[in-house]
Amino acid sequence: MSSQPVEDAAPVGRVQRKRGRRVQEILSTAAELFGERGYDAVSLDDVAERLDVTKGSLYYYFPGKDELAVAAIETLGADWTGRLERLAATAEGPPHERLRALIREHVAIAVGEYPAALRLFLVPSTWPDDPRERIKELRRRHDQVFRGVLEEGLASGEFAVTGLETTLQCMHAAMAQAPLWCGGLESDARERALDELADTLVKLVAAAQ
Amino acid sequence: MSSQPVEDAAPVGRVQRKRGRRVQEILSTAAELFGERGYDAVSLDDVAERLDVTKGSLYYYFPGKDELAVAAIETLGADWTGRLERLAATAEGPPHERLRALIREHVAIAVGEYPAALRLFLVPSTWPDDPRERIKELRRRHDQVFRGVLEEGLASGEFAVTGLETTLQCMHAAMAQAPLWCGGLESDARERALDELADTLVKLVAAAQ
Amino acid sequence: MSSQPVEDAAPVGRVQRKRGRRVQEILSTAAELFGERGYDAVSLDDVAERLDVTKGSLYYYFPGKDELAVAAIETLGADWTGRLERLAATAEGPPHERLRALIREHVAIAVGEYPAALRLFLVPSTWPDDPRERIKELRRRHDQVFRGVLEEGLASGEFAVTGLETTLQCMHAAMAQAPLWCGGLESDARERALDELADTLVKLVAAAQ
Amino acid sequence: MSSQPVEDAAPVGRVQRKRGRRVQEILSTAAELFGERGYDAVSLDDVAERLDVTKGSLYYYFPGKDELAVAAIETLGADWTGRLERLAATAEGPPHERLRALIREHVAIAVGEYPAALRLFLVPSTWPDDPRERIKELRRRHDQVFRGVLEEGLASGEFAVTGLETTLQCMHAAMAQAPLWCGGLESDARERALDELADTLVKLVAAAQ
DNA sequence: GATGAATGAGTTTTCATTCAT
DNA sequence: GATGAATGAAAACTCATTCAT
Repeated sequence: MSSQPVEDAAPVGRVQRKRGRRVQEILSTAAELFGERGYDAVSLDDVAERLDVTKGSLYYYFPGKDELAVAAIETLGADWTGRLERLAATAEGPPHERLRALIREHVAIAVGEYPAALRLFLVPSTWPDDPRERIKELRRRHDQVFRGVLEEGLASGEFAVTGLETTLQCMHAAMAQAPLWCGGLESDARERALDELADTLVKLVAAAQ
Repeated sequence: MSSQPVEDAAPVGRVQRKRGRRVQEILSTAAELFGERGYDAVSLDDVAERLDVTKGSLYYYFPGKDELAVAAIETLGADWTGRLERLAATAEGPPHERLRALIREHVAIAVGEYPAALRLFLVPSTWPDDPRERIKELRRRHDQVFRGVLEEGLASGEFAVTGLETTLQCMHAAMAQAPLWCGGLESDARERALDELADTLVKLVAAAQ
Repeated sequence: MSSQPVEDAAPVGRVQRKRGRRVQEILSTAAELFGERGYDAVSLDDVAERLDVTKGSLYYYFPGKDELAVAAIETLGADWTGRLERLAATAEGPPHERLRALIREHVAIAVGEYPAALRLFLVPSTWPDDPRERIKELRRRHDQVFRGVLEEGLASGEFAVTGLETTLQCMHAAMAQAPLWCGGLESDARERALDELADTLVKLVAAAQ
Repeated sequence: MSSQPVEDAAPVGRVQRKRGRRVQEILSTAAELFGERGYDAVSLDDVAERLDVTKGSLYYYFPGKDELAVAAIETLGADWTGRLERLAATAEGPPHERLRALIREHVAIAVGEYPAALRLFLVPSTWPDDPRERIKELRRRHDQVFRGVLEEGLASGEFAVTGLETTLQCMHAAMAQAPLWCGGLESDARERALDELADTLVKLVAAAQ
């Protein structure tokens, strides 16, 4: 469509990088908004305004609202899951300690960095089909991290659960709500609330003594 | 609106009753839809179509979308909370049994009668101010029922929690998600899933033995 | 985001000017229609159709019907009053001549350029609050011009009135009706009608000889 | 449809009279509202509510909004013109006295009894064709009364005008606006304002002395 | 790359009108 | 006679999408 003569040599030129940066800005802003308000309640005007560009520009980078939403979810998810996976891989100590650490990290990311984006882990129905699938996928990947630790703990006999799936569901559900009641707290109170949440959820896997 | 046997004093004639019935039809349909999809994703055309009337008719009964939503939430909530309250009042046995019964009933109502309306107990933000307040209020009343049983169990030493509020939040969060993973199951599998859920959540209050 | 109908001074680029021109087109069309038929009887579709655009475009420039109406009134008023004020400032001769000139100009503008918009000087009630206030304001400014000449004439003894306010009211009322009976006339007949109107109204201030 | 045995004898029976009374109530209420707000801004619900009946009932008496409006105007007009005609016929004194009396009576009826209905004498365009014609007709009849006195005065040389039509138009226009600036006044102040108005308008026909 | 402008389909809301009872 | 109920057309407003520049 456009014509940049010698362009094949450098596959990632200055221009590409700049484009990449722009895309990232857009995605993180979009993730914020979709996380806060859900799909329907966010208009492209909202996104554009927060970025201080025009709606039209968004269409230069994304073919439509759905695709923007999908990409936003994906980016957010990649970062997020990556950090959890790294934590799961490096954390020391008994499964019970590691589970606690995962829970705290998960919610800390949510509350601190993607305010309200945890919502994405619930409420799938109002989203269009495509984004919805991505959300499920994202959730599966998160699940996987937690499932790993749980299975370890179960294998070693440190954990006991009524049902693995059910336990995972309950954990995720509770974590997804956390920003709603921790979001407004001052940093100290918030830390305490998160500790309490982690302690409470760990009870779900407590082996009867 | 309700039905008190000897009632001739109040001019609740045939007409009034008929209107009442119609309003109820509308409300339960609206509650269904709003519960399923949330506020934004439901248009008055959707509601009207499911009732097989025209949009205009809805305006004969309600002044607007918000008011319809509020009324729907209120009706649904009144029925729901009522049943839980009655159960809490009449249930026998140790707190731990009664809590289990409450959880099962709560989720059973949701899954069976108000498919997906449990969503209302989460996700407040996308709703307009007025309905949002009603939703919060509804949640508070539900909370009250569970809180009562929890406090009893704590007083008697049968329960132990890290934090009462946090525990309640986790319970509600988990219950609110239940329809998403139990909704599709066959009746047998579903029963088992609900049992498992109840057992899992009861662990949240288990006193270390 | 969009819709600053009344432009500020400084950064007026090509784009701004183009926008300004468009806004002016819209405003004058709207002023025409609102003047002709009043607020209720004009739909945005009417305005859009006369401009040969879609309703949606209007919302690109103005946030709503009220705001469009207000802006239209304001623009129309600014032009109109400006011309009267200039005439009042430059007109020569005895007050009686100048009053006559003002009346003729006032009605000529109305009949010729804003067909029927004189209506705006009457009929306050059917308009929403905000536009109504603007209309009153507009009227006050017109009043001021006429009042000035009247006071001069009274001071010099050339005029005599029963009551200043009443006289002004009568004048305005009569002028506002003029398009209704002069509007349809051929240019010659119309000129004569306007002359007659001016002569008739000047009698209101005639000093008894 | 119903069966009242001996009923054919009296063509205007009890029933007819009752109907007549009901129709009168409706008409005067409608006249009030249409006078106050104009055609568009009055809904049949408004009329029905002020009468404390249902919209449906209005359709029992009138085939539609237009017809109701026409009838309302007609009734109001009949009463009004009748009183003016009687006054014109019986008033004593020089034309100038009689004109003054007519003006005062006309405006007094408007301000006192049909608040704001004087509006009907202006602003015809927003009304549907049929009612508009009736309004014009009503106006013509009023005109006739004033025209009569004016012609008398002209014939006797007591009056002098620039143009008869123009003078009549100006008078009506001014009178039609009167409620707007006299309506809010206390009874004393209002009397004085009406006197002033009459005096001012009489100047329109003053013969140069 | 980016923007302003325009569009058209869809949503909420209003209201004159009809009709069975 | 009168009412409650329902309808459908039209109006205000929103917003994802397109496009020329």
